[in-house]
Amino acid sequence: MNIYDIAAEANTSISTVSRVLNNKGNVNPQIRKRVEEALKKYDYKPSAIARGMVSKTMKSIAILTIDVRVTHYARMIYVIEQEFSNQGYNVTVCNTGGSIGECDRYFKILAEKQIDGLVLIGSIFNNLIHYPQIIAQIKEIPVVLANGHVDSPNFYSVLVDDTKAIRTVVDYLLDGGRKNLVYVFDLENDSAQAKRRGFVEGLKLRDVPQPESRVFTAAYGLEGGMKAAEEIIRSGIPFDGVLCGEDTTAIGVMKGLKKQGYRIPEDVAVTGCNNSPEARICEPELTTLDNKPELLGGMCAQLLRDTIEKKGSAVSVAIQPELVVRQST
Amino acid sequence: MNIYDIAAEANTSISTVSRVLNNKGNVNPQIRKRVEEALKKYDYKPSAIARGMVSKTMKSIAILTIDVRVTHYARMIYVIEQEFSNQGYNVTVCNTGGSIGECDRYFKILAEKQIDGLVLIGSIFNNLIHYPQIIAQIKEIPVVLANGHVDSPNFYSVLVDDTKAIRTVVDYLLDGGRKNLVYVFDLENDSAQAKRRGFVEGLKLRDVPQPESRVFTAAYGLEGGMKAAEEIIRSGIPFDGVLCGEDTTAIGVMKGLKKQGYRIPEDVAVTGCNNSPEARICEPELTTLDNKPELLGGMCAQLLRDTIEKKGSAVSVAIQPELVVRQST
DNA sequence: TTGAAAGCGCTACCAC
DNA sequence: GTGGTAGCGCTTTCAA
Repeated sequence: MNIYDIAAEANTSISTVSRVLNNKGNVNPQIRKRVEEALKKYDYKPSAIARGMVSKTMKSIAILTIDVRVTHYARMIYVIEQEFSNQGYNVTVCNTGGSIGECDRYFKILAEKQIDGLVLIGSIFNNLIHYPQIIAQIKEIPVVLANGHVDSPNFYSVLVDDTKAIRTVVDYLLDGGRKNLVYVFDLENDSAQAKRRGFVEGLKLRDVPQPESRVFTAAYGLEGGMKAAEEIIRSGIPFDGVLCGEDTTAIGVMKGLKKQGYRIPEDVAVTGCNNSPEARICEPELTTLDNKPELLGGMCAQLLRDTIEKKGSAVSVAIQPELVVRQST
Repeated sequence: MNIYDIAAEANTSISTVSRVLNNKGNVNPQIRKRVEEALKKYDYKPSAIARGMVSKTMKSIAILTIDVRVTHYARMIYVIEQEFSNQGYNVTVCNTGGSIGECDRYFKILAEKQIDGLVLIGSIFNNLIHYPQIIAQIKEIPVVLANGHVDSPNFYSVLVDDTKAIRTVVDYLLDGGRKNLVYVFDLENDSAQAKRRGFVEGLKLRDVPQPESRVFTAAYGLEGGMKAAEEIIRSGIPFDGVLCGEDTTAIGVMKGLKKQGYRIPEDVAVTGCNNSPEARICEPELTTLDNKPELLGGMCAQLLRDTIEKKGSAVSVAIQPELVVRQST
C-alpha cells in the first residue's frame, strides 16, 4: 500500500495525496475528502524510509552510554527520550561499555543511518579526543556531551561542576566540627578526577596540610567501599569524615565501618554522590550530592535540539550539584 | 559522496561498486582494488536509508517499556540491546509510562519506520488485547512480550512463573517455622496479580483457612511499605512473616516494622521480589526472588531474532524465579 | 565479469 | 488547484 494506490483509489495524482498527507498547499475540499477516505480505507502509513530518502533525515537521535543499567544514566536517558519523542524523534540507545572500539562501531552504523544527533553520557567519552579518526566518522552530526568536553567543531557540552560540589561538602563537614576528612576515589574517569580535585582544593583552602595524603583509592561498589573502610582504619590516619565519589561506594564504606564498631554519624560522617535511591535505603540514610541528572539530561536535549534545528544554541552553563543532608553526617 | 562518485573515481559502474561493498558476486581483483581505494579515499559511507528503501528494513528494533529508570527493566533492555547490536541492529527505546495513548503514538511512528521487531517489557502491555485497532497498526511486525501475553498472530511471549515463585516462598517460610504469613499487594498489573494468587494458593495448599483475608493492599515503594506495616499491625492479625510483591515495598515494610520495635528476622520474616541492588543495601539484607531479568531479556531477544529471520522459533518455556535467602528471614 | 536500467515510495519543482 | 516528472542512493535483474 503506497502513495500510488491511494492516488488511484481517490482518482487523483500522488502530488495531491502528498499535499493532503503533509497539509501543504491548497487542495480542493472534495478531492481532499476522497483522499482522506482512501487513506482511512486502506489504513495507509507513509514510508518514513522513502521520506528519509528525500529529506535526508529519519528524525532519530542516539544516546551512547556506558551502561543503561546505571540508574544515574537511566535517569538522563529517560528525560532525553521524553523530550525528543515529544518532537517526533525516536531515540536509539547504545551501551558501549566504555570501550572505544564499541564506540567506533556504533558511530559507523549511526552515521550510515544518518542519525540527526548524538548524546554521549559520561565523562569517559572525553577520551575520544585522542581518536580523531573515530570522531571523523561523525563530523557531520551534532554531538552533545553530558558532563564531558571534546574540542571539536560539532561537539557541544553541558557540564556539572563536580569540583565545586565536593568543595562544598568539605566545607560543610569542617564547619560541622569534623576535623580529619579522608576521600575515597573509586573511579578513573574525568568526573571522578574532578571530584577528587575538589576534595584536595577544599582542604587546601582550609589550610589542611598534605591533603593528597588523605585520598584513598578503592574499587567502585559495595565491596570496594568495605575494603576502603578497612584500609582507612589500617592506615592509622585519624579520621572522622569520609567523602566518597559514588553513593554505592559510600554505602560500602558505612557497612565496613559499622562492622568495625564505628558509629555513624557519631564517630564518623560519611557522604556519597549522586543522590541515588540507595542513599535512602541504607542505614543511616546517606548524606549525598544531588547532581541533578534530570536537569542535565534536559539541558542536553535542549542544546541538541537547538543545534539540529539550527537555532542559536543555548548559553553553556555548568550545573551546580546540591547537598542533600541525611543521617550519615 | 555517493555510490556514483565512487564508481566515477574507480572508473567503473555503480553495480560493481555495490558488489564490492556487499561482497556479492565476482569482481576483477584490479577493479576491486581501485574501488576499495576510492572508498577509503573519500571515506565513503553507504546510505542505510537508501538501502532500506530497497530492502524494506533499516535493521532496527524497538523496546517499549513503562520507564527505563526502573532497574529491573533496564537490566532487560541492556541484554536485548547487546544481543541485537551484535547482529548489526539498532535498538530504539520508548518510555510509554504505561499509557495506552503513548503506546499508540509509538506504534504508529515505529510502523512508519518499518521497524523489524518489537519487545514490550512489562505485563501492563497485556492490556493491549482490549485495543484491536492499536494492535492493528503493527500487524506486520513481530512482537515479543516479556512476561506478558496477548492473543494475536504476530505476538509471542516469554513468561515468568510468578505464581509458582511466590508459592515457593510461602513453603519456605512455613517450613522454616513461621506460622502466620501476610501478603502486601502493591501493584495492579498482571504480574502482581499472579504473585498474589501464588500467596493465596500457597496457603490453601497448606490448609491455612481464609488466605484472602491475609492480603493487604499498599502503594508501591518505600512510603507505601511503611504504611503497609502500620496497617498490618493495626489490623490486630497475628503475623510473623510478610511477603511483598516488590523489593522496594518490602524494604519499606521492614523500616516500618523496625520503627515499631519488631526485630527482623527474629520477630518477623520479610521477603521481597526482584533481587534488586537495594535488597543488598537495606538492613537486614532482604530475602528476595531472583526473577532473572537478564535471562528473560536474552530469551526475548532470541525469540524475536528467530522470528524476524524466520527460523523456527524457540519453544516457549516459562522462567522459574529462584529464592535468594538473606538475613531478613 | 561487467554495466545499463528498473525500481523502492516519497517530496518538490514546474508547467498547466 | 492539479498532475507530471525528476530525483534521493541504493540493490537487483538482465543482457552483453
